Amino acid sequence: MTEFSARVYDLVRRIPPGKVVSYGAVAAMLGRPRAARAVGTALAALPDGTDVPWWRVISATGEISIRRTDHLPARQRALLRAEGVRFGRRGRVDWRRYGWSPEEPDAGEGAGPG
DNA sequence: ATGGAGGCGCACA
DNA sequence: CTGTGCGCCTCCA
Repeated sequence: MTEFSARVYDLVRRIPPGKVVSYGAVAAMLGRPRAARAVGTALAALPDGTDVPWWRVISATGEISIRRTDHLPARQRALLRAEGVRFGRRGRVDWRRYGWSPEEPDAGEGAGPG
C-alpha cells in the first residue's frame, strides 16, 4: 500500500454507482496526468473482496481495458451493467451520460475525453 | 537497488 | 478506424 495507491483507492471509492471514470482522469485528479497506467496497476493489485469499486474505472475510449487478471472483463461489464451503465454496440460507454467528475458530479462531464 | 510487466494515453502513418 | 512506437508510474520478484 503506497501513498499513490491509497489516493487512487480513496478517489475511486468516491465514484457513485452508475458512473464511470477513465484511468487517465483518475491519474490527472491525483496530479499525475501521465500516470494512467499506474492507476490501472494500482487497481490490479486489489483483492477480490475489496471495497474499492475498481469496475467504475475504464479506459479513455469508454471501453473495458482488462484482459486477464483477478478481475475478468466480463465481470467488470456485468458489475457496471448491474448499476445501470449501458454499453454501446461497439462495447463503449457514453461519457456524456455515465462520466463522473468529483468537481461536478451532477454535470458528469469532464471525466472523459468528451 | 534493479529489471520486467502491466486493467493507459497520445502522436503518427 | 487500425496498427505501431514511446513516455509515464507503480507493483512484484
